[in-house]
Amino acid sequence: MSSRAKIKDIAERAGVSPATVSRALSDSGLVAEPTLSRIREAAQSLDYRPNVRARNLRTQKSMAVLLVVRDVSNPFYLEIFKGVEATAREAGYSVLMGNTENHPGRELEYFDMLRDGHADGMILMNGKLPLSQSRDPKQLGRLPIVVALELIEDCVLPHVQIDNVGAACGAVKHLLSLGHRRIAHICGPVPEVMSVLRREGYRKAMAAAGLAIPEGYEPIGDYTIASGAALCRELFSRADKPTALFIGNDEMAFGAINELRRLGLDVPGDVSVVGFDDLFLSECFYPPLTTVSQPRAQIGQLAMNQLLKVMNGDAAIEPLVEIETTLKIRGSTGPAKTSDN
Amino acid sequence: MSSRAKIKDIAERAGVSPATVSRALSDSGLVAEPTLSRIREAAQSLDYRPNVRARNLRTQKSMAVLLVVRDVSNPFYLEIFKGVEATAREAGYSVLMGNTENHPGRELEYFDMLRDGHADGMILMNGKLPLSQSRDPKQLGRLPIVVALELIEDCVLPHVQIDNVGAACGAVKHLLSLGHRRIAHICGPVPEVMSVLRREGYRKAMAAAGLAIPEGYEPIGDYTIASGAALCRELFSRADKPTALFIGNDEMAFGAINELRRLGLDVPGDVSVVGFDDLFLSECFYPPLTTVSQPRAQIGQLAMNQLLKVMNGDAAIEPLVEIETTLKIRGSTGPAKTSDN
DNA sequence: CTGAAAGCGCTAACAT
DNA sequence: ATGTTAGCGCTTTCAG
Repeated sequence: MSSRAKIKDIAERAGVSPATVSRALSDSGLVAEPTLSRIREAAQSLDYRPNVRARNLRTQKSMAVLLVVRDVSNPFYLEIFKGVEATAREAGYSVLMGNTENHPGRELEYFDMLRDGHADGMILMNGKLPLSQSRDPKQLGRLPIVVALELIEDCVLPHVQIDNVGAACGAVKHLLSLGHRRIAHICGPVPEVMSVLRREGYRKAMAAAGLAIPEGYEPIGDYTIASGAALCRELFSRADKPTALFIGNDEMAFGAINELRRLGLDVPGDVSVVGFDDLFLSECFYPPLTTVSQPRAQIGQLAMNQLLKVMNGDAAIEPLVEIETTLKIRGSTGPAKTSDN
Repeated sequence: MSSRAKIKDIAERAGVSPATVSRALSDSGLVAEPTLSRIREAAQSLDYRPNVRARNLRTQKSMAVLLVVRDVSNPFYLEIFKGVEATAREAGYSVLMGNTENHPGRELEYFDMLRDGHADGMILMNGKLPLSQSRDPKQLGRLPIVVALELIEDCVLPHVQIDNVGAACGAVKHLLSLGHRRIAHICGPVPEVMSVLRREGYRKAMAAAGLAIPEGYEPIGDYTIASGAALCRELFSRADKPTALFIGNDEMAFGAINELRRLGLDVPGDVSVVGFDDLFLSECFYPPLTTVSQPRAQIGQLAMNQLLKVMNGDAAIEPLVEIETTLKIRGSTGPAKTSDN
């Protein structure tokens, strides 16, 4: 096993200068035919592969992007990973996983990785800027960063988002249209923007229907199965039990439905439940969960596309790409019992 | 905004040579005190950060590892990502996502990335070597690669695995101990090693109990929910319906259970079901799925640890790290009806 | 169309 | 303990 061939070796073998080899191999179209194929052959026979590290230094690029999420093990990100990865690959970029676990230190660390040249751009899905950057979010200006999934307020960076308010509102309207009036909302952690927006949608739909929201009808959970179950139990220990639940994400909805089963309540016979996100398993859950579906692969793809534009210094970048959601109506929602109306 | 400070700038400001700065900043312990803090101050005030690309070229390292899986969007990998990422970070490495989608071209591509210096090491979770490498799998010798999760046969690379045969055997024994005799197995794609091993465990347990496996009792699926449902329906259209199912993974088990529900059969009243993998949602599925649980985060962690050893040129590397699984007995299995015995 | 030469920013011998 | 020097392997002016 000879040690790796460098550009110089292949230059010698082809009887040209290193510069020409570089040009030939980069398909610059600046090398004439007899030379060109001679170089290609030489490269082939030496099993040449360019040294990425040298190239990176010279070109001041890394051909990598950083994908920063709160928690890599959240199933929600799966298809997003795929969308990002596919689009990145196609453009010659590789994807670095960034996992913040909500630690401010980590968040900063990934910003530093960007500065340090580990990556050429970054997709932020954790909904936060590091504190040191947050002081003046407007100053972030032309950093090669795209914010996706989770909105960062007062931030000039390009965003790729769904309309959380609208989607939530639509979900609740579905319940209303089934005749439900006592609709409670299990909310995600506040003041995280996403949770607040979804709650806003809920409130909007209730207001539009002329319904007041009883005290305690908007308990706050943490997006986990356990918290969905616990908050559901509380809601159903009230005198004015809800007949329907709009829940901030699917995990909490799973917890809630299981809890209802434990309480001897039938879904959707006694209680209707709508979730948000349409996880991988929501469809095969029992009963199949009615939920807001986000085209996650597409979110990843669009975010990466935006980032490519930013990295290319494209002039015209939409500050906000908004992605359509759809309400998947499945088995966990049904008409309100007439006695409840 | 000045352009980035380099080591030279800080050398000038501190009145020393670049080499000294490099030494000081790398905590080599070779720089004396007055100088040291002078340099640190200078670095601080210039907001200096080392240029990773230059360092990488010089040191011939990338401080990145490649994590190669068949399909990033498979929920099974989630916690593995987390385990790998955490261990890598701790050691100063970042993690590149590799997604093969079972394309031979892609598999090769990631090998090339390794050669090209994109990464210093690779964790292979796709159960395959690229064809060009496979010709002589023994020759892979000391490439910085660890195989995890999926076994590659006749391959000298270090492996991190669970005992698929033993775990499957244990799962089936659980069913046997509940009094089941007509136990069918929905198998994953053959001849993929993992599927074959799990089937082997099934056969072993059946043989140990002195039970013959009827023709058609081992249908072959593809690890998807849909195939689990379809194969389940076929099994229950037979005259000698099974009373229990051991299924190659949780997804197919979900499909099967839903299908049983459609057929009006109760789980576990009429049919017991055991899955394999213990996905995120298996516990909150209805009924909660009895399944073989793999400590996935630990698999990721151990695989990354092995890789660190390999990359450090450690002499003593166990060729096989085997990880314990546990059978989580939950609500989808119960005693066989006496009439069925 | 091709060659010569410089240099990306850092680290590691080697010398003092 | 610090400085000097060289060079990692590539790309890209600038000349010709």
